[in-house]
Amino acid sequence: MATSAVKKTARTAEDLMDNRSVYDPSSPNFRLENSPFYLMAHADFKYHEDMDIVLHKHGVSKPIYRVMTVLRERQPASIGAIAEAALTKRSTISRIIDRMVEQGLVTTEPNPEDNRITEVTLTPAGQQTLRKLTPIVGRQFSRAMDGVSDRDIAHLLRTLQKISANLSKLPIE
Amino acid sequence: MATSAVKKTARTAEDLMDNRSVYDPSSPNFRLENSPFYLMAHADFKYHEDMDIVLHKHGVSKPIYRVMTVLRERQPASIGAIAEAALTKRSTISRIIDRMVEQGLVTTEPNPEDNRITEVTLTPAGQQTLRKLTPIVGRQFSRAMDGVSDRDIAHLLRTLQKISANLSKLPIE
DNA sequence: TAGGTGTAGAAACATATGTTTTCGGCTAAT
DNA sequence: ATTAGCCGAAAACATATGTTTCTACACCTA
Repeated sequence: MATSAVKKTARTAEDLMDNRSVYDPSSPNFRLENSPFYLMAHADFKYHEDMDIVLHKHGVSKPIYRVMTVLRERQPASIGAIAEAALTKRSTISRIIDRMVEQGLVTTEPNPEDNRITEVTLTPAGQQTLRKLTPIVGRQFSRAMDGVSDRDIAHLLRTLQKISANLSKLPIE
Repeated sequence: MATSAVKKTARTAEDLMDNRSVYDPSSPNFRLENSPFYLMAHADFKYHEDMDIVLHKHGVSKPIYRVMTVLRERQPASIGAIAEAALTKRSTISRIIDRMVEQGLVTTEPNPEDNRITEVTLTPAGQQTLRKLTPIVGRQFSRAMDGVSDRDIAHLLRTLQKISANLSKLPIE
């Protein structure tokens, strides 16, 4: 037969405790289903996949929602600052903001101290939309975290923050 | 004042143990830097950001690398199977495979049992390229996981697998 | 065996993102 | 004061992805 038979294609995390090679991508034993970064991408993908459908019914795309999430925290914010926080290129954010202005979700005005900078602010309508979306997102979050204890979530956050910090240092090669 | 003053904008994971609201997106206390899904996206983004630069020097784009990673596990694989595993649409994978054929990384042939299916296989050159890339990716992985114990990684995997499983059930609304 | 239904993949089409260039405004050095 | 250089944003351009449509094939049922 062409495909060599493998007894167990997916092992449980338990099996790995003493077998780092299974999740290290440079090992021949590596399994995609046990790769942290693959699982992150997978979780993130699934998380947004069905949420986007719901958001679209409210005229809000995934990138627009991301921008709103950023703006909820610090407002006003420049295009560049939003781009950095939203992990997207400035030009892309610039256009997204254009659409949001058209939809009446945000307003823009030049920074009085530096005319190059465009400050973006949520309109009352934008805040209203965000409030309407919040419970929907909350339900999706709960769905994702079903059966995951607060201790586990805290642990997850700690590890993810550590990884992010590591990767923010100077890159390889 | 418009924005109510918050003493600490970024709390450590430790603080959250008894304060779920800070990472629940439906809470007003929510902070992006404490959101699991934001952190996943952030880690994934940074992980690939500098790796892509290195890969490009070897003529391999991020999606191409992803496909190769999938093929390393099960070979041959159909376009659809690759698409699903790589979290990408079939049409996109179809075109990526075209490029890979041009580069001599893979070959395609119709499945003898079902003529609709296109089976994709890594060429020796493709496997060679993959081997060359492996240590680079391994270094990046090590960099990301620096200071993270095997126990922590195992815990991370367990949690991520749980979340992925939750999100693979029927969606909300 | 013929016809309906569903699936895999490719082609055509539309959209979104990234890259490069341009423009205006800030800043510092001469 | 003038100019060179830098930076933020937007416009122009190129690329990549997603969506829809089409074709061929498999399978099921009458």
